[in-house]
Amino acid sequence: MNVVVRFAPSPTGFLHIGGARTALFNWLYARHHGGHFLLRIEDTDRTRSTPEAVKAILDSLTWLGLDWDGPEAYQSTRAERHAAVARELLAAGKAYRCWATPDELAAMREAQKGAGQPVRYDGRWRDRDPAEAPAGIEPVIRLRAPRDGATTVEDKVQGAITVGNDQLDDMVLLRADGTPTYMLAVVVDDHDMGVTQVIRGADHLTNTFRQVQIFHAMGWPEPGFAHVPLIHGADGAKFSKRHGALGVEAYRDMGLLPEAMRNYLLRLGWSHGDEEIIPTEQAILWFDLDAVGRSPARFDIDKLLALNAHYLRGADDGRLADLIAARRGVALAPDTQARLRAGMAGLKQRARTVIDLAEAAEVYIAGAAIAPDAKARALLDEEARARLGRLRQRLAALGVWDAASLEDTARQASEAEGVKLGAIAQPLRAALTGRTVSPGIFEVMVVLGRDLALARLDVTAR
RNA sequence: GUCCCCUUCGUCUAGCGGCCUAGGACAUCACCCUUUCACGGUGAAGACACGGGUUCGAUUCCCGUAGGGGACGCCA
Repeated sequence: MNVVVRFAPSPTGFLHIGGARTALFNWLYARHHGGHFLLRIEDTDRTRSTPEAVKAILDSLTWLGLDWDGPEAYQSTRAERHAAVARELLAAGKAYRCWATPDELAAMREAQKGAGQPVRYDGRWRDRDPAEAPAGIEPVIRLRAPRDGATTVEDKVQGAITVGNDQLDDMVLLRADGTPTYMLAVVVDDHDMGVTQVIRGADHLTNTFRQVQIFHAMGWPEPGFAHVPLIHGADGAKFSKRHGALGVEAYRDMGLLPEAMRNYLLRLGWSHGDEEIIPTEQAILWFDLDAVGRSPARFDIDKLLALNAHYLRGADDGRLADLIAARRGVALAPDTQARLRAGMAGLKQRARTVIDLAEAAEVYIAGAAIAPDAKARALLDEEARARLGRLRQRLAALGVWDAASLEDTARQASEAEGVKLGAIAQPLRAALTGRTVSPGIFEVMVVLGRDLALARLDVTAR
């Protein structure tokens, strides 16, 4: 059987971390099994869905590198089909009209709550004669769900779960205004799109029992189900916008690489022995549902950052140069570009994010007058500047401008002055980079080139 | 309140009855490397929620308890 999965976000906001992981798992599952990964925008809530949110979700998925097969489907365009299914169920006696008003139902729930009763629709119109329908009220259509027996879901992650049918009430299929509810729409769409495996957040687990009943009522085969545990915030509470959940684009803006994000998200709830660094190609080979854990995970930014640092170190220098230019919002001159690439190896092993990298890249982007920060300035006292002046003489006389010769020169200078190498190297670093922290200073000098290095030295040395 | 799910170091996890003196990773702390910071290396500290069973033997199976989470909409 050909595998078909789908990711079905509702466009009511950005794509958060939990949704991104669900999308990743679906994508990985499809790629592993050579199946299709479909994208369906669940925009049936016309009041809360926005085009901006749709764009944000699409952009985030694209950035993450999770490409979907075929054009994305919009649930709202299928309302007619959903309604037709509801009418079919009604005609078959598997659904019925209910004239209870929202206010009436709210009161019912209040009463149930007050009496300590389970809160659910009491079936007041299930067997009532439609002739008793009040005038002026449009009815909803509810599923006539079985009241005896139990419904079992064979979940690929959670295992077999059974719920008594007496726990499930008659859900609304079609609203009073004729629009379909989510419960109806997902089932119809999953069926029509040929979805074979549903992979979604565990918050949908209890919905599944209701959805299964719709599949049964229509006589449709049900897809496989896999409910992935939710991701919690660092405080253990539900990961919501209020609890610090950010959109995927926020992580991109924090300077994270999509491959690091994928690796991190993958390890949240899924494992392959002790493997931690799992490039996407490897993940496709290894991923399957049986290794998905059942307990919720907390989001840990430090681990994500550590992974990002790892991928940053292995990233292509040209790509990083482009990211730096984009981050700084400038186009880099050819010689700057060349310097950046030459110095990238030293830069990238010291950065955790692209932001760090763009900041550190100043060494190779600035001209002769690089602005020293406070710590660097503190290092450049009278004595240090005098020492740099004498060092400059030696450097200017150098025939070969490579790291070994530069280091030799610096060591000779330190010996001649009777100080440790650090007493020469640190002021040199401060003068050349404007910082107290940088890649190896002789490496920096080589990348800078004799002219620029000496020019910067001239600004501070005496 | 009702139903469902979950529970191994601070965090993510390995473990699918004996290989466990419970392994790895991130974070933390030492030390080494060293011109700074990183990288890298070595090492330390750190967990099976609790109580009953089952078994020759439980982290692993079963049942409770506690704690956490989720669902109970004419939202998705």
